[in-house]
Amino acid sequence: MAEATIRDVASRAQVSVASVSRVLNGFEKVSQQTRERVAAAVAELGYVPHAAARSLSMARTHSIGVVLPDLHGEFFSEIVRGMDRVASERGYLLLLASLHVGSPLGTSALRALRGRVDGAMVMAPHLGEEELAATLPPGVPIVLLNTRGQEGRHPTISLDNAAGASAVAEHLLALGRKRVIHIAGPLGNADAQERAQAFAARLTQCEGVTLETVEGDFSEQSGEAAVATLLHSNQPFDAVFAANDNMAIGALQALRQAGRQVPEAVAVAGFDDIPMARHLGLTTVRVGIAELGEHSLSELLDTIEGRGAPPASTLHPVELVVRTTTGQP
Amino acid sequence: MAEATIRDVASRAQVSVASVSRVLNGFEKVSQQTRERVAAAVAELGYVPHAAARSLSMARTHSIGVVLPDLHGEFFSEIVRGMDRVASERGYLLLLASLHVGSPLGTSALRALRGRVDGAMVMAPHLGEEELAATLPPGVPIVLLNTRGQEGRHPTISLDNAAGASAVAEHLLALGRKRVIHIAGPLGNADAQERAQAFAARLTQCEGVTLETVEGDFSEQSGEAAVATLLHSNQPFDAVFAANDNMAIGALQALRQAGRQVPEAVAVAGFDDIPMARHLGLTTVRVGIAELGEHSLSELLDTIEGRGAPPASTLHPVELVVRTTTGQP
DNA sequence: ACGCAACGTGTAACCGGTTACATGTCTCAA
DNA sequence: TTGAGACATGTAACCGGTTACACGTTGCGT
Repeated sequence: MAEATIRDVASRAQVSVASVSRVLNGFEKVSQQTRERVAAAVAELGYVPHAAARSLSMARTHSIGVVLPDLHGEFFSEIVRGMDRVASERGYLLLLASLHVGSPLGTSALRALRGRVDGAMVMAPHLGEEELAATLPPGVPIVLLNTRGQEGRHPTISLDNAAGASAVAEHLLALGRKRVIHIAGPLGNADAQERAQAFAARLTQCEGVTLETVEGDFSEQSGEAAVATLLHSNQPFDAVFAANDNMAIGALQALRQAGRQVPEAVAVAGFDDIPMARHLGLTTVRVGIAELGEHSLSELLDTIEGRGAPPASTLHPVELVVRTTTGQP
Repeated sequence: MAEATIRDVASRAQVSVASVSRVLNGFEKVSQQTRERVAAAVAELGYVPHAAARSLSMARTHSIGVVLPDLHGEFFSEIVRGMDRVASERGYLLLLASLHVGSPLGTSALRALRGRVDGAMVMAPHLGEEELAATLPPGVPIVLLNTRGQEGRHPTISLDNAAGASAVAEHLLALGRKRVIHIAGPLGNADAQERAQAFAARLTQCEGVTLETVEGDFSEQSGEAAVATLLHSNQPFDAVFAANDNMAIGALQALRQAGRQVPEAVAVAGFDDIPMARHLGLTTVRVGIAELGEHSLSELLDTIEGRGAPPASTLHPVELVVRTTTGQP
């Protein structure tokens, strides 16, 4: 037995398909009798409207594409949680499309969004300007997250990486640290670059403070490896700032394994404030990831629903959170 | 300028829409010339096929609905990560629909899946049998996760909760613990029930061992509150088994705050093995959450694509992981 | 030279909804 | 009595793809 269609419902209720559609969509001008007959037929047949058909004729899907890079753990779940809150509140579903770094299939998935979503949130801090412009689907409203180079074309929401990184620098200087290590994110990543740059800018203003930057890939493992290498080379250092919490956590493990006291011998700070940071007492930069997701999706839905165009580009504020890895043990 | 349609491409390439469709879908019997003209027209117009239209005529969406309860943090991201791996590998997108506990809108979201997805993964351990049967959309292939009462109707994949809980019981007994607390999950939750039941079954076989069970709601906070209450009432205990890691982590915090030594004074164990458990040294039951997601989605895709029907019901194995909260400090 | 098959292509129906417009009925004022 | 207007309802076109079927060419064997 195939699924019931609106015509089945119409013939069963002895009315036209137009009337059925009107009843289902809460249209005003329908008689009480028609309304009841349709309701009865719908219940008897267990009828559910077919979303694809509706989308086609209404040019509306009530879905939003969420395009994210391979995200590590908690950042991912937090941002999706925030988006899900506003999506379900406003009657949308989220279509997840992860953009596997370096995979050509990933970018084609982006184009496949046409006719599937009413708009998309795209986070692609690792893509270059031209590369990105080429893969964005035409005709779909888009809000970009932490993605550089499209500010003129699409509304863009970014973290205030510079403010966060300089706050950390300030904090480490106030603690009197002199030999500082920065574990940066991947080279092509815009967030990573901004953090590294602002951090370096603040530190090099000070006499007698050295900074060395090494590259990681945002994974815990890469943070651990970076610190292990440094320890192995016998280079002295008394502070580590990792470009995200995952790498900071890796760094903590390497230090603990080597028996270095945190924060006495080495102060450690991260970026993001993922939930785990609180448990480990990690000093970090609080981003409010879920709020970032909420805020950006709200903005996208507003433009889709025509409630005024959003500003071209906004900065999401961040805040330094001092915990035990730089304070009291 | 509106979006180009297949008819625009056809007229530009001076062929019929059928030919365009054949070229785009890699159909064999097309002349070289036609192929080239279509390719040129597609490129010039920046044409991208409209997914809703294609879905409607093919009765195929290449999307999978993922229906999850309000999940706490890492469990959520892990299971989605696993599903995303197989989805993107096999050319599907994931449509996220979170089932907010107690929200009537949530269940309607489930019906809205018709025409939007080719199948759905549903995880609803908090729903009763009839309630569930009423909200499941008809005519959509479904695999259930950790959800009881539909085994005859839909393939169901569940965790081996009993094995995990009795392994923990065994372990605590081997350590010589005598006064045991179990922080259970919510009453209506099937996983929670199975864990509590198996745990109790093993412990009550032993003379001289007492067990008290208190109820939590799977949140970290509820675990913390439960232990705080127990400490406050001066009731003695030397072991806590929480029905998930989140609550176990809350319990650890309450114990630390009260100055109780873990594991000397109180041994603590959880369930799930979320990534944070490793960092905190938490003894727990490893579930392989991402693998669970991979495995269940593969099974769903197999049935959708007709590669043999899956068994009615399978158990996902689990494994005890002993760390410092029950072993050496 | 003829018939037939294989092949490439085009026409139009179809998927399941929405909705502009036409139609029929009823009420009420002139 | 008649005509206008309000209202409920039905008919059919449309959204943008896919595909069954019909059609015209070409090449082959006899």
